[in-house]
Amino acid sequence: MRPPRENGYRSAWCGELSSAHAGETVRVSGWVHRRRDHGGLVFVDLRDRSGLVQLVFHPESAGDAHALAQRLRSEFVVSAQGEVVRREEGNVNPNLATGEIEIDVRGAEILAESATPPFPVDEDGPVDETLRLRHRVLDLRRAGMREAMLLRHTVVRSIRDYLNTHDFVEVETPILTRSTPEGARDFLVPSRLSPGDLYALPQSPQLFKQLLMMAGYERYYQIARCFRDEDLRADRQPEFTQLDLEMSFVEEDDVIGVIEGVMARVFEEAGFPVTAPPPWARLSYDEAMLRYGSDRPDTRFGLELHDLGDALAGTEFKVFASVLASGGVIRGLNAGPREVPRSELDALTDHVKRYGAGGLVWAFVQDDGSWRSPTAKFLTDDQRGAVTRTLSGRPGDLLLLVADRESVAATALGELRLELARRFGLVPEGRHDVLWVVDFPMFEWNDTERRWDALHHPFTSPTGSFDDPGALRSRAYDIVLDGWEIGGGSIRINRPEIQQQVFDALGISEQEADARFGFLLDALRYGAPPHGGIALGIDRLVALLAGRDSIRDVMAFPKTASGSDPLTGAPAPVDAAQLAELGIKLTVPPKA
RNA sequence: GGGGGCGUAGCUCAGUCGGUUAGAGCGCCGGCCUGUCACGCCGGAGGUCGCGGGUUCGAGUCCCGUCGCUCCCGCCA
Repeated sequence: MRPPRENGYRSAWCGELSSAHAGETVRVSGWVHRRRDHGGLVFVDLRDRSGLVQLVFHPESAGDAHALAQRLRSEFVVSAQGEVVRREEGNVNPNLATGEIEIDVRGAEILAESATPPFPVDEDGPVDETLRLRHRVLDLRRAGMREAMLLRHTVVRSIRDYLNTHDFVEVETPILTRSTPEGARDFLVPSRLSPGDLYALPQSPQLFKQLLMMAGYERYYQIARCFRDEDLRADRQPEFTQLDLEMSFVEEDDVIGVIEGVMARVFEEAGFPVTAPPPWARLSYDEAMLRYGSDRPDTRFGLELHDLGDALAGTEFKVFASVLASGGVIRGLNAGPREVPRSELDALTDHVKRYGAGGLVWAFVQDDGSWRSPTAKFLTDDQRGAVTRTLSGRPGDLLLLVADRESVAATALGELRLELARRFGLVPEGRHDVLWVVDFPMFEWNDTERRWDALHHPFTSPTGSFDDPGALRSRAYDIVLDGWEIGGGSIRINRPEIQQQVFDALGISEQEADARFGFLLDALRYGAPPHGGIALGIDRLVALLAGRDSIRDVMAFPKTASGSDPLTGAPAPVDAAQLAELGIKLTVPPKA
């Protein structure tokens, strides 16, 4: 931090004082982090945003200040003035950044008192999250939250710095808008001026950024708040922040190159050691699903999946045979040489069942190459040998197999792979992998609705023939960090007739398309440049960089898993008069 | 919508098979203490065991319901 403008409150930041300041008279202000009262001497650790410094109050050299120090309690706001002095040899505190010095206080003033905090502000131990959110002001004072928020700022600043020097223009887009067709439930805002009509909060600025490209702005970005009314998770909040970006006259490599530049800058500024510099590896969607059972593979450890269809072709084991006959797959992985008790195998079986798999076949490879497995007797020697070979099984290895519909088997084994990594600590300390997943399918078959859905969104540019929608690929790309999807984007459609083909394939009628996003189709008719872009999830990115499990820990004022805010009490009922003005009648009883 | 976990002092937690007066550490309050930095020592206060109901001679403990938090599935890029 640059030095503060000297005024009646401070001439220096607490955390930036050092032996270089010895002999100077300074004034510091902040919060009482901790007080150690020796009856005679009183020590106070004073905290501001920059850190801590120790104040010393001597009873004989500064009697008034010393008397005041005895009244200080945690979180009182204090201003103190005194001399920076070097600590004597044995009094240096190596655990404190400013531990070589202290301030010999001459005068001090209590600027505000504080009630006793409901939880410790001076340590980062576990505290009930509702309590933390209700008293978020105190929680944000704690070191962990302060570090996370400052890191978040560093990330956003790095992004802006990079893009601002690469010809990007920051443009704001509406918060009150019309729903964008991205599949999630919209937050709705009733219109007073047009009773019965509602605005939607944007799920993303997708359509607006495309309009900006059509308007000729060439390179746009925005740190954009987005809204989705779906159930929450540790990594999902109803409102979240994205770096939204779009470029004209570009191909995939242009967008990917810009993001690699942005991310490299972010990693550097955040002090985050990614394992390799850009350009980062690209993996096709098909390969990611086949090898990792996920479209956001965590490549920091092995345990890759293998298809066992060839090895088990012609099997008479009923479970396998029926899956193969119905077009399903048998896949497996080699969990390596480990002693896993029956109870843990059961737990792993439960794990794959959560993702829809019927069960988990397990087998330990014995010294002579045979299997110790309940399934062994249903397979021939050749089949077991072929499976062992395909999975590179060696004596002692645990082989795990799932037979199911391809999507289920892949996902179940992919999740099993992650679970094994957690249980056995397979992620190497300090390793961080970034990669791109490309060549996504354009559509995926929705079996319940019996129609094609866009995997990305319907404005993504397809490649291939519309004769076989399932084989169409899209010009989309996702960026993945340590198994988290932190961003995704695509080259968009810039010609109306292609857009029409996509709508046709999705079964969206002309009237429906016109009603929902006619404004985009209209703009497409007036000369849209080839364009593409990406959106990066800032919350997830910062959580990863900060090593937090939940994005709530990198947001200043997040909501609980039920979407409420213990701080403000939102959501909350409103006056009947407000509802009447909007023409709204509740069909549920108002809460007490 | 579904499944799992949690809810005991201000905080973090323990509480045995259902048993008589519900505990610990930290914090808080008071006293002592001139080199601490998780300061130390002595003393003290502090409990609707989330809430409601039930079983029982007796419930923090068992059962039912409910509320809140949390993780996951569904949902959601």
